[in-house]
Amino acid sequence: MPPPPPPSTEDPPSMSGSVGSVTPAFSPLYQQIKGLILHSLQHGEWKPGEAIPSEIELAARFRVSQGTVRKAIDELAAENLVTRRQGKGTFVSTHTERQVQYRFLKLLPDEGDASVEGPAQRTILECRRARASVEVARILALRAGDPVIQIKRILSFTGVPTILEDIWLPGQAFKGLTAEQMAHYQGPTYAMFEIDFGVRMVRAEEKIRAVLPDETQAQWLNVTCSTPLLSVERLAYTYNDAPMELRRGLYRTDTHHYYNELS
Amino acid sequence: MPPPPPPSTEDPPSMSGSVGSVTPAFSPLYQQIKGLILHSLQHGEWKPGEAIPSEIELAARFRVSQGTVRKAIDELAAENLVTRRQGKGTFVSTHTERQVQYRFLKLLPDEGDASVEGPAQRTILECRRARASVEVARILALRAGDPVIQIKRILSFTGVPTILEDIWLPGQAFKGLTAEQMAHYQGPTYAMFEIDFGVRMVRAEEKIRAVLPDETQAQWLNVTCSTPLLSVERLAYTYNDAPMELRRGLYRTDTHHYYNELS
DNA sequence: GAGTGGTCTAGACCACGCG
DNA sequence: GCGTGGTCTAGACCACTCA
Repeated sequence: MPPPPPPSTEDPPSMSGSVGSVTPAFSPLYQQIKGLILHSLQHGEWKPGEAIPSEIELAARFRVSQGTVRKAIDELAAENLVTRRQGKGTFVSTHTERQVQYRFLKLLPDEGDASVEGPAQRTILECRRARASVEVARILALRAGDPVIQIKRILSFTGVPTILEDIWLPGQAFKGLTAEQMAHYQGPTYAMFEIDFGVRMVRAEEKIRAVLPDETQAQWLNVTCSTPLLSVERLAYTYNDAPMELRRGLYRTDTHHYYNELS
Repeated sequence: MPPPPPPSTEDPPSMSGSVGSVTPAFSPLYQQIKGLILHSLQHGEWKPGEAIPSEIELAARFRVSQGTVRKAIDELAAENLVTRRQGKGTFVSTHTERQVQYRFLKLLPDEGDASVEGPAQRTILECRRARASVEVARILALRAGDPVIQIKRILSFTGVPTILEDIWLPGQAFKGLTAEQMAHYQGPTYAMFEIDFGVRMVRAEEKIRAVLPDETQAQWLNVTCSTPLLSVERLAYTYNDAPMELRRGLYRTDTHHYYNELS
């Protein structure tokens, strides 16, 4: 900012944190802009799949240069919250887009690739309203006894049952979710969550272990009790690092494997 | 570039790909600069841990603006090939740095964190020169029968054997590697590879399955044959996507878990 | 051809690390 | 106080998309 800001009716966001604070907490302008855009994203100013305003418009709105909003958007794009498309605009990310469907599912077939195999067939075994146990409440940042929705399902690939999953969702946010919805929605479950409940899963953590199934689990997956399985516990978050889904999956790894890239 | 380039004794990198090509293959300047820096990195112009020239120096060398080399370095930093340190410079990344030690090891203790637990104790069971099998050759991009070094070792945490690993390395690049080196080097094995052999592991892929150990494996890990284990096959790459290490690990997951972040 | 994101430049100033 | 990376601006031009 060469001279003091040019005459304007509205002050631009302040350059630094509070003056005289013990921790100066310097925050660059573009981080503040990023925060403002994030806020609009969270509060649904633009819906998933929609375009956000152009860089020039945002620069005008926030009274900063295009380069500054560009850097803010760059970070949002790096976090997969928005998607840039040259010549078209910047769009709120979705779990619906073809290329990145099943973004969070890292299980790949040993032979061929996921696109050959096609999407999983879903069998809903259970979908009921329940009360959060102490453990589930802790993980989902609820109180024990709060309403939750519990789902049990099987995912099959080319007819072979491969994943047995238990899902817990906060009842509050997913009021009215039915087994029919879970079973018949075309496309990723997370896309349905976005469209029908306005809940966007933004990132997730997984803890993976090797386990043996019990009798019931083995039957559902059509394996023996001595077949080792991957136990995948996933905690998925919306904006603001708010946990919104707990998933416990058992993955068969005789025809598939969990794939991960490190750098 | 407003007017044609200012008078200079050396031409800057060309702005576009070959003229008249069917695919114009437009490549931005900063990508070309990135390529040049990468080339210097690969050929050891700057060694791991050393500082690369300042942005201003590089800008002068390549006859572009500081902003352009900045964007090139930004990408290299995003890929963990270099590390920026404000006020000090930009440094060639290392597997030695404290914070990111064991960058590629995703196994965490269930209780406490890795820093509490401390580094793994290594027990080398085997370290010998051998010939690549057809399978290993295919994976490491060698020819069957080419010399390889084969290592078998156990990693223990707080005295408990937790990981049983088989490692295959191209004999060419790791000529002279001994069991003593593997056992007694302080710090990550990948740091030793950098210092003693000039081989930098830059990224890796892992395929994970659940398996049961055979008799021998079970004994080494001090578990029964019916204890399910994580089978982790890792292929690690140096520059240029050249595969340089194959690792097959068996991980106990009774006290640890494989942790992964998705976004 | 108008509008969007993408690249490139040049220059100013800021925060940080170190002697 | 100097050199480094980090932020911010203003302006020009390029590549892509779509009407």
